Amino acid sequence: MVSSSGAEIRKVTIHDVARFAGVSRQTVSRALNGKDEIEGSTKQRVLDAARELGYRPSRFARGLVRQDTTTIGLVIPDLLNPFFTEVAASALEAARTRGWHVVVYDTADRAAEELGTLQVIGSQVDAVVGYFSCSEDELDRYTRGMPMVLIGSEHRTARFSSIRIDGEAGVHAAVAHLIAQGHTRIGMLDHAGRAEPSLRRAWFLTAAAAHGIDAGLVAGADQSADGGGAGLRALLAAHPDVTAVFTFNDIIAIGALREARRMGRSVPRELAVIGFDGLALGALVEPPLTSVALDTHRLGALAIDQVGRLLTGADPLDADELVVHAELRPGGSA
Amino acid sequence: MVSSSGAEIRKVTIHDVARFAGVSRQTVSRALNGKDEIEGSTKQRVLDAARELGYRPSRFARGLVRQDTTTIGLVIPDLLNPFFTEVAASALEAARTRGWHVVVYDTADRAAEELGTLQVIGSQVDAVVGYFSCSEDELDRYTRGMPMVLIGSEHRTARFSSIRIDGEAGVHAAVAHLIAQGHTRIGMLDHAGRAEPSLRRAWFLTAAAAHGIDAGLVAGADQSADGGGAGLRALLAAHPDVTAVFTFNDIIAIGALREARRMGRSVPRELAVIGFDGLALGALVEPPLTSVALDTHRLGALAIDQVGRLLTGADPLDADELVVHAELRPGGSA
DNA sequence: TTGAAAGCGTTACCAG
DNA sequence: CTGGTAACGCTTTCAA
Repeated sequence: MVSSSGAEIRKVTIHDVARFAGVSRQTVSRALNGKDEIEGSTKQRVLDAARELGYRPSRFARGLVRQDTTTIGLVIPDLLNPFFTEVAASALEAARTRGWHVVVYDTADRAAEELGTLQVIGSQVDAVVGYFSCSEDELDRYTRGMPMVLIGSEHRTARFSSIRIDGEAGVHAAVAHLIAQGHTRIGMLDHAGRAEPSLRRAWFLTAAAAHGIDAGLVAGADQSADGGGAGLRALLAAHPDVTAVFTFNDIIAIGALREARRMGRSVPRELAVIGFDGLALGALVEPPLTSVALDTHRLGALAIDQVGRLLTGADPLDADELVVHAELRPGGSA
Repeated sequence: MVSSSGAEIRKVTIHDVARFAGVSRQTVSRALNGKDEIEGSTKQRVLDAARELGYRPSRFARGLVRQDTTTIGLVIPDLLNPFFTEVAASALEAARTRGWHVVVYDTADRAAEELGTLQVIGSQVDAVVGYFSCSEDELDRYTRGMPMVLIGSEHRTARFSSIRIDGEAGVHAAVAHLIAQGHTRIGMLDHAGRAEPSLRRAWFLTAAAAHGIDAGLVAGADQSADGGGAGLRALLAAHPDVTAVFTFNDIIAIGALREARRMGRSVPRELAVIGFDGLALGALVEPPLTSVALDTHRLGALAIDQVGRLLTGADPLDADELVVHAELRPGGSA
């Protein structure tokens, strides 16, 4: 006979259970929390009463008194982007081993959603890990004092901890690899839609220059497979002699791969493609994607580790430990 | 001069801010919550004090008094599985439009983690949406009285709301399609590792029987691309004359696709493959995957919708509204 | 405009 | 083994 019908207006409190069972509130608390300083029959009576009334302790009241639960906010631009999925998954895993809870916010890559999230997140979590595109000032304004770790933020910042992605050596290796294969006209598909060119592009340009090849063959691409396809088409239209492409990330690379197939250019023979990220996804396409690979697992774990240190007051990792290096991982596309 | 150095032992409370600013606690509250019954200069003084002290309101205390934030727990077996990623993303989106927060738990497909999650989730969220593999009794035991919506649970249950996946018509269409292409030896790669055969297998068997073809050609496969590859190999070893395969899901299908390529069997000419789920991922492989597609977006949104009804006491949707139908979506693999 | 007092629902600390 | 009392940190009346 569970009384769960109807629009349960008032919330059942511990007091109601106590009265119903004919005991005091703290006896109810003892019974529900499995303390042993309670008689068996009393305990049973309380438990029955609680079930009968559909009682569930208020997480707020409980959290208020025993301050022992930690909740992290994880902010990402797009859960459907496999890169962020991988990061999120590893962050969730790292949090789970610590017994922490993670509230996930997907900002849909929109500034408005990001700001909205920043506004409400402060009152929901103890610390924030995330990928933000807004200015540091805005970040600071909405989350003053909250422990915060930025993931893969391309602008280094002193005010917040951030996990830096160092792909310089990896991108150099990628370019060197292409050149060793005889390529001299190497293009890049950078991400479109952001104000400044990416660090990855800078690494690419440096590497190309170091090898004395023309580094101006850059086109923009949306961060999607379709974007990668369109980008490749644009790049080849502008520079028909390009024989190899380095892309901002694997999603774009996979789109380029698909587009190359549609254009009848065989990969890697007629067009070499190297991505960035090293997603698991890259192993599913044909040919398997060669990529400047990141340890996304470490990325998420590191972020959680650092936010934990910030939270507990332990020695935080310093900047040069908060780095994930990328390295060239051969697939079959280059 | 921000005092954020050191191991911040005691938490800064509203009281500290009040004392520091020389006002009372509720004045601090007013200043921080943007109430207008406060003088400008006082407000500024309080705000300064709060920043100086690094004050952040306790979410528990705040939640206790103004009971207005809703938090949903989302439990999934594996965020790296694109199917669950898609569902999670749509659930997050639906929650965001309602201003709800979502705590995500990835149980890593392990029973132990699932139980562990069930044990702690009750004190963290107002309602649960999720994909569970444990028995209903266990579910009930740990979450008694909590609004709960099960996603795609293959055993219908009266005790909990659950979103049903109806792929019967879609699978029939898939089989019919294969038969129309002239296939008569159609195999299936069912998921391995669960006790009972899947509903999808049952649909397949029924469809095969309806067309009068041998329906016994089933092999198991782990829910991964590698599993799909191994499964295909096993299936073809046992039944070399199989010319078409229907799989438990798209991940397995994509693995089978890759394996077929490795075996030198061209798809769809020498081997037709049809998956299940209709993941976005299917469009990235070659040939694009033909699949019995689910509207994963609707799946997540429906779950959130229903849990909202349960939460507010509104009329819950009944079983026949809580269904997502699958339909055959042609790609190029069959 | 500001402050005092009264909760919000729970658990911890002592009495009994 | 059980119950009273006092926090926990905040917001919301209600007076001043």
